[in-house]
Amino acid sequence: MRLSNYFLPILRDDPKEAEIISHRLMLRAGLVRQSSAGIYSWLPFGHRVLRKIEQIVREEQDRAGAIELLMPTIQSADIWRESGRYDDYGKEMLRITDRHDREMLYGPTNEELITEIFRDGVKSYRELPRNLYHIQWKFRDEIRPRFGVMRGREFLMKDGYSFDLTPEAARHTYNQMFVAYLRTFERMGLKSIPMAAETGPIGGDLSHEFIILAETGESEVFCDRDVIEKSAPGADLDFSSDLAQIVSEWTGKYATTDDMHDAARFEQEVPAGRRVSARGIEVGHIFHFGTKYTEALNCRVQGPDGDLIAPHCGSYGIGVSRLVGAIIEASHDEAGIVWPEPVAPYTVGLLNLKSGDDATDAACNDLYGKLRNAGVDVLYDDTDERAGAKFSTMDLIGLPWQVIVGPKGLAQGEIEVKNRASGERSTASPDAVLARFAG
RNA sequence: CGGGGCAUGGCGCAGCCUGGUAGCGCACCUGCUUUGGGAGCAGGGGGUCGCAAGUUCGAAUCUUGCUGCCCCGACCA
Repeated sequence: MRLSNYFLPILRDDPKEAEIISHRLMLRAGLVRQSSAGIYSWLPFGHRVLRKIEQIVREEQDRAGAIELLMPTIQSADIWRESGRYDDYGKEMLRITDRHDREMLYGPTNEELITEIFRDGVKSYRELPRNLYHIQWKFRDEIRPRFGVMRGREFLMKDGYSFDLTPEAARHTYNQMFVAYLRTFERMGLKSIPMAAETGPIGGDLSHEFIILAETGESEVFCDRDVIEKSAPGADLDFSSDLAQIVSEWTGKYATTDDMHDAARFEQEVPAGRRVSARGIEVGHIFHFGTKYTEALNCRVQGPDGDLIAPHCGSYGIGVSRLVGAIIEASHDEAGIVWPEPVAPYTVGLLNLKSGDDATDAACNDLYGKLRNAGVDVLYDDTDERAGAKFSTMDLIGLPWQVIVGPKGLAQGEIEVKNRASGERSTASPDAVLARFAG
């Protein structure tokens, strides 16, 4: 994309309403614009990031055996009455009345709807287990939205729902999602830590929040450094195999949010040198809730001996739009955003330091065309801004690689490559640079 | 919902106390000079001062009501 043809409204100054760093940078770098409290428009740059995150989530869900569908944003109040949550949910639920005075709502979550769909479509135990997910906008009318996209009212979420015949089978599905989440966040360049979470009335240990560490995180977290240093299983993992071993390796170490924190146990279980007390952002949450909704909504499958059985369920969320903010919180510096390459809106920023100069124009056009042909996502700053302004803009928007073409270097047959994260620079011929990215 | 604050051009702000025809920086447009870390000079465009009512000869400024947004708290993917 040529910057001269693009829509990337950069702000030089911090908008005063934005308090935390990710919110400021998202506004300044032209990712989003606030539409009203907690509701944002995603500008082209932000939209690209959102799509990249979504795609990674999708690939890892599919790999783990989950199946994608798409449910609507607007739901009928009826099924929420059936489950009993219509009155329980309170003011967080945005209620809407249609022209026929039917009560509708903008879905804050989808347990009821998926259970209804599953109930109507599956009658036999032979069709279990199934794990269905979608990536859809949700609305929760938070009392006080804040932190930009991190606690918006409208947000994009991956929510998955699993149906198993037995609690043991449900546990396996839970483990599949547990491992899928580890892989998902790791692929985004994030260090995620599964932490024991409140399980509610169900009890047991089948609820985990996935937290990423960031100074501006909303909650205080405590963990064993060993957990931070672990890495997720590789892509070759067989998700149908028993994953209990992997899960227990992760859950065996101390890791909790402050509401579950037990200082005495922390000090007893974790050697002083490995105790980490930090702030974190919740980007995912998985839990098992058994037959709560299948029973309430009369969802039954027929078992091998003819009995009707309410499937055991779990649900698994990932805050897709929140992740955009969370990634920035975890990856930025004084100059701006530092995108991890897998989620960067473009991989390479090509800077023409002297637009209008025949030599740099020709070199940039040539390189731009070849990079594009090689399938590299490249944003070409072909505007007639001065060099300094281009550097600042490129640092602000945080593309992982900057390819810098100026008249001086070009006279020596060289252009420069800068790594945004490390600041490391090297020079090479245009062909060598092309080979590096296109190779 | 309790407490605090803000609302003046795209962004950041001054002006308000003490009413008199709206200003600054950045951004934007034109020209010239410049050109490897947010250039200089000159000229220019853009604002029903959040909305409504009131006071007044006259309201961005004073009064009342409303709305929106932000921050702290309780609550949350």
